[in-house]
Amino acid sequence: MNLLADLTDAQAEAVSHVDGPLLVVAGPGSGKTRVITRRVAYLVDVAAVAPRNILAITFTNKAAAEMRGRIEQLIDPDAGRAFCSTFHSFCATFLRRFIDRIGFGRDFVIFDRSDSLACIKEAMDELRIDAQQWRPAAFGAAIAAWKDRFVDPDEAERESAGDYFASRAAKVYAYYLELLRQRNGLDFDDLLVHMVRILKDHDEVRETLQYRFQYILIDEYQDTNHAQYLLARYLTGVGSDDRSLPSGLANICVTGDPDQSIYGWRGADIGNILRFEEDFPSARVVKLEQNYRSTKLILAAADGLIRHNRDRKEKDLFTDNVQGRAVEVCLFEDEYTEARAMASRAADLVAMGTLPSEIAIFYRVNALSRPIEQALWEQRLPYVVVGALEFYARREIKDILGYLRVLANPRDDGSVVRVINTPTRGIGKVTVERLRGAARERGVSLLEVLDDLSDLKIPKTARASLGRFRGMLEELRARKGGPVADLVARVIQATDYEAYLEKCYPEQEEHEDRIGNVRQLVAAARHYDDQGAELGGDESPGDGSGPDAPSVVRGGFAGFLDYTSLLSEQDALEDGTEKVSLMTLHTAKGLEFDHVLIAGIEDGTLPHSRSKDTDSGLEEERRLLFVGMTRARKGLCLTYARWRTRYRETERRIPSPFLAELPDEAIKRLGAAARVASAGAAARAGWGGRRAIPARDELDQRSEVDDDESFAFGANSGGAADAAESAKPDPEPADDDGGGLDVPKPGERVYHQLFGAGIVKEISGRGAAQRVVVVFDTHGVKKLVLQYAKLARSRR
DNA sequence: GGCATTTTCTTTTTT
DNA sequence: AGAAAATGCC
Repeated sequence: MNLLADLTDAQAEAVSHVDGPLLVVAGPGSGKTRVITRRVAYLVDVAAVAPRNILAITFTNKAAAEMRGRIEQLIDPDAGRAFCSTFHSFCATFLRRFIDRIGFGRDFVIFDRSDSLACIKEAMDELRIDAQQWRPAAFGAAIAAWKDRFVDPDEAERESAGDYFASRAAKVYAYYLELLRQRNGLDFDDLLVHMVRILKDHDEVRETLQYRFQYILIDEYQDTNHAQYLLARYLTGVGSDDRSLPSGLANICVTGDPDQSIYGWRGADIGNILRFEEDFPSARVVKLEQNYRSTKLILAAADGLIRHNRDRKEKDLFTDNVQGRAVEVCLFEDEYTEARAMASRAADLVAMGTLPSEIAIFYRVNALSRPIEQALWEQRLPYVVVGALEFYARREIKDILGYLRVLANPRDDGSVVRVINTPTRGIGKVTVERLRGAARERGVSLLEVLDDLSDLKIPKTARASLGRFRGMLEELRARKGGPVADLVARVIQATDYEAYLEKCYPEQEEHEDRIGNVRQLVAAARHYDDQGAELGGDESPGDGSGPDAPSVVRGGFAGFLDYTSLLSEQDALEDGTEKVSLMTLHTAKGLEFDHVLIAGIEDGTLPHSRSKDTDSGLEEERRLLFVGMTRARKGLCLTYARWRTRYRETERRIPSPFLAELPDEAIKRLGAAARVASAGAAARAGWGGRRAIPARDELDQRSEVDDDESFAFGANSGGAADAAESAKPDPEPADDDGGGLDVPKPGERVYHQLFGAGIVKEISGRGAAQRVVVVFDTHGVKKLVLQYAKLARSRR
């Protein structure tokens, strides 16, 4: 196939670029993913690059898997595979091979945020720092910032002289590093930082990887941090963080959009993309400004917003797509009316043929999801909250994984403490403290103390329990080589964990739920056994890594542990299930949906009060809204409320200043928002304007100007008339709308809640995607998804 | 050492 | 409001 045939000039230029640095500045919906995958195929097919010499870095594992799949469709699978992964998975994979160079064991475990927070707390206790006075998370943030800048504790200490908090943090930092090293643990930052260190100091490793990865692609480059930037430079063979070195030959292609940089708060440096041309002086730059995703009005609204950022490279976004409907801006009384309106809007869309999976609801902070979930539940709409309570962060899952971690890495004292009395087996705080004391005295790990308890003061019963615990680990260890699923199942069985859950959670629903989670973990492990390589970084053992390729690299349960630790929020989003998606604006990055609803566009929420006081913070918040808005293909609605309950108090909310920045011609204010804004200038002044004449289009839309909740959400396909009716369902459907009709035939006469009577014209698709085309008497022809259409068989 | 009760804190955003 | 942690009692 001709890889350039159906591309625009700009896209083709990016795809056919082979050697030397390339920057693709890609606006939202500009076909970036397509360009990247095509370019990989082009490198292989036209430039004869072996796939295994290509490294593609994406932001999430899901994106990596998707890219892998798409590349495979374009190139001959026998040619080998490109290495697609996230920065973190990439590092985990190669650290399993090379980390012994810096004194860690290759059986290291990855500490997730709660693990590393626990270590920080331990350090604080040890240093007698009051956890009431400073939150461990505050120290965590300071430590992460130091790590990203490669500042060691000594320097940190020097840097923070005079600053009481910072100097305490530097102390904690030193102790924390010590703990990690003792326990052979790496936190998320360490994965990057240690990999960079090795690349920098160990020529043979750097050369191995440079030789292996001759072409490097990095997506979402605007969100890379300093460590990731250095990693990229070392891999491309530039070989130093000295920006003055020649770098014209680096085969590095980065794609991104400065306007979508939203991770500054965790160290991402938008400067990486802005300075790319300086870093790689001979870089070619391609701009993709045509949008293929959104309607003209959605794009106009988003573009109008982002133009308010001052620190920005100008871009001219445009689209040949249809005009579409105006972006709706809706005000509600409180979060409950807001949530109910969103849910009923979603229900209307579904009733009119939109698949639930094509609807998404975004918000700035997770806490806003609750009332929305409630409302969706009341509407009987299936939904999924992406990333809220991460599966692998649940207590029961962490307990079981704790055993695995102890087996993988006997020095992981944190996990030992976690599991030593879980389920309870009579080993209490005092005994654990004794063990700890002994471990410190002897300078060994907790598990090693277990081997020799003779001179410890421990009550007989506890001593016996410790013996049994040790015996159990012994028995489990014997199964290390087998399938991960068997091992997980054995842990559950040996600990009688399900019975323990029943005891802990007397409420039937809850313990059944948690038992279900535990069983799901076994299923996940089984899945991993079957295709572990697909899930992880896909570096199978013995693929040229030399005769000493350790078997722990992949396929073992260490690989399973890495996989569970490095999942991203988006990875939980499975395709193919028909559910409305709820997620934070950050999680929404890189996704797209037909219809997007964004809640809580209020001052202090978006922009968030913690970010709005600096220019850069405020601009990042604006970009965040820009990212959210540009996820929408056909319909976009922004909502806000007058009152919102936080903690326990209901407080008055002020509209986000961003709302006033949206171009009038692209938006339509509905409900109370129209009244508030009707004087135009009043909108800009916030609440200043006296309530005035309802806007005309609002009256046109609805027969009765009522309160907020009934605001007229029309479907994308229909006209204004649809919307008017959606507020008031017909009180007399022919049949109960229990679950709708599941087997209509062409010619059959049916009744629809919103559209009234009609005749089925044709049926297409099968299963959940089955659609019917109905010719309605009064509403014309509509294509509906049968499962959700609430069609009833008409009486005649 | 285990369990129930009280107190405190939560709300940025996440690999 | 609801969870997690700290306290206190058996």
